[in-house]
Amino acid sequence: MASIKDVAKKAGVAASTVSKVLNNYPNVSEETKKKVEDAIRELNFIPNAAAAALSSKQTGRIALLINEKEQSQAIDEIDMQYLTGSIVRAREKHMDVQTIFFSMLKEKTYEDMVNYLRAQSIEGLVIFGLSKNDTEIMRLINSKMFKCVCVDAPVVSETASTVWVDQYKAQYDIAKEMLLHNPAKSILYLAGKKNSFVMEGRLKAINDIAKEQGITLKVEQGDFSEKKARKITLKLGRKYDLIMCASDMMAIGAMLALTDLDIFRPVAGFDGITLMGYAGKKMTTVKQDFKEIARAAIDEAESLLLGNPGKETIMPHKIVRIEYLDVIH
Amino acid sequence: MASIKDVAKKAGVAASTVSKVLNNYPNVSEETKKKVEDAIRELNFIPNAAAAALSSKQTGRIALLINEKEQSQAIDEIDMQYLTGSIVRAREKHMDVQTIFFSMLKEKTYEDMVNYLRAQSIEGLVIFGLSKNDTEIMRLINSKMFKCVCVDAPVVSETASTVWVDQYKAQYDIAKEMLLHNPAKSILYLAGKKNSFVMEGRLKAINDIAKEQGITLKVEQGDFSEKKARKITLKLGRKYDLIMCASDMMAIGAMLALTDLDIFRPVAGFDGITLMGYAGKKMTTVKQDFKEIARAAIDEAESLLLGNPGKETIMPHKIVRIEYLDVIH
DNA sequence: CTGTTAGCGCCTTCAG
DNA sequence: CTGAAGGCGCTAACAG
Repeated sequence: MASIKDVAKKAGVAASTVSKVLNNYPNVSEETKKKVEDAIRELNFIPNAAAAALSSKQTGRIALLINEKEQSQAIDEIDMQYLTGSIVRAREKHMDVQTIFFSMLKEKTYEDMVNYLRAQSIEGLVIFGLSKNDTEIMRLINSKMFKCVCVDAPVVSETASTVWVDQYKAQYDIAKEMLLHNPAKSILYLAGKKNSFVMEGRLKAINDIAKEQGITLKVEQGDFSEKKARKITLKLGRKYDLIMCASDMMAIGAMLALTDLDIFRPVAGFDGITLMGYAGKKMTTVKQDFKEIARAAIDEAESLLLGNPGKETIMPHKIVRIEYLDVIH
Repeated sequence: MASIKDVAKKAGVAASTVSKVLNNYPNVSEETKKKVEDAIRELNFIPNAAAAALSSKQTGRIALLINEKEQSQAIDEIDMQYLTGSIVRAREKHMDVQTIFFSMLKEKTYEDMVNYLRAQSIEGLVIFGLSKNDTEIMRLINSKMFKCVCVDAPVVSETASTVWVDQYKAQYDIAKEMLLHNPAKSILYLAGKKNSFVMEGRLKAINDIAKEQGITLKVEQGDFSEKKARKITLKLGRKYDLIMCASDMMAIGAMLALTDLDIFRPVAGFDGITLMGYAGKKMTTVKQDFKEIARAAIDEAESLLLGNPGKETIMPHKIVRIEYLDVIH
């Protein structure tokens, strides 16, 4: 377990010089740099991150806050994409990442959270699936004690950034696509949770397009879950030409209800999870690239840690049509 | 950001004494202990983990090695359960956890892995979904440089433990249950990947029960994926009374094929993922509690770090029947 | 451009 | 049972 001193000795320089090449300081001659690098290689030296963090007071450590949706019977593809995307990206950037689930924070006050995060020497947060109800986390973000990147929540400040797709445009695009392929007089729209940040743009979009095209629109309050969607569709599905949902899980619930009712209606979801392919035929959805979103979030976190101000990043989306029971690629 | 010194000053003792109460050393009087604890509370003091690790040379840090199964179109419920289970449990035990995906290790040699892990001050590994093909990881385990807990792989040594369900018994149990409810003369068994550790016991079990009950058994080589299972079933499903699979994903593939063929056969899976409920009716599966398995793995990792020798832990399983399109609870 | 000097916050002997 | 002293491995001024 070689240390920086061993490297210094071997290279015939001072420990601080080794530190300088390790951290890409400008003032090191090519010659000594090479000597040091050779020594590092020969000794198979690996810097001790704990010591570096202790000394520099900078850990470069961020936490991933994942809101596992227990109540919506979710198939966990989205969270998993978020996780692999961010962890792999963080590794590429040599950032240290800590995964935290919302369930671990339940009942915790703002103060508890700060303590916990500080104990872990965490400097930044990437938050997935924040809703307006998460007041303690909102306090955390507003306190500016940590750099925060919020995915799917429009929180921008000096220390906070947002990464998400254009919710209005996505909902508008898919509605247009649906109406193009399925001329209709009425739409049943199953909305997600009331305090979800993503719903604002989506509701505006669906209202706008209904108005533009003179279509009857019925909006029902759902909660993103398959169960609730199934129930609502069972009750109202018969009366509308088209069913559009705020999540793929809801679309699946709607499909199951339509099967129960033994009728057919075109169904649209939102997300583009693989499971949609197993749920039924002739479905349409908005496909988001969650892995890419996560990578962008990590990039943004790094930027914030570097001292840049927060900003908004809009990620692209696609409209996908599934013709028959199969997998989305 | 109070330090141990501040606490010492406030409590009127030396820093080393504070350290002793922090780490539950025996030789501290109740009285001073109390004084110190009060000071800690008042100052809202949190020990700096990096400093402690640096000083004690013990990080208590373990890595979770997750084998995300990209090729089997997996719905990621299992991995997610593993992750939440282990991370929450590790938090309860104040252990530090690092998540690593197999994909990050691809192409990496044993030496690279050691370097990477050492750079992260990792002392122990919990490995999910190891197969016999992962030779470099096997070398890592055998090197005894890290304490290892393998989930679903029978690797037991001084520094390695195993946590899994009894594969033989589980497969035997579900086969028996299937035959009880569906008297049959022949079974089509869709096996998983050849080099999977879990298949050994399962294949033995299915062979044994077929022999015992005088049933024709046809074993086909699958790969745990829905796709392959669908293909095989399309070709052979018609000829057998029962279809049993080595994973739920395969069972879903088999169901889809049966739908294509427009025939009915009882289908059995293995795992107990939620998605099974969306795939069809009258399915049977082995339900494993992945979250509980992960918790047990963390407990075992802690035990290894404490210096205990490796051992095998067998987790319970259940047989579950799904009657109609719905969610498994 | 390089080396010296001081810590970062904590743990761990070792005296007392 | 308690405190003083030294050091873990690295970084960050500051001299030179």
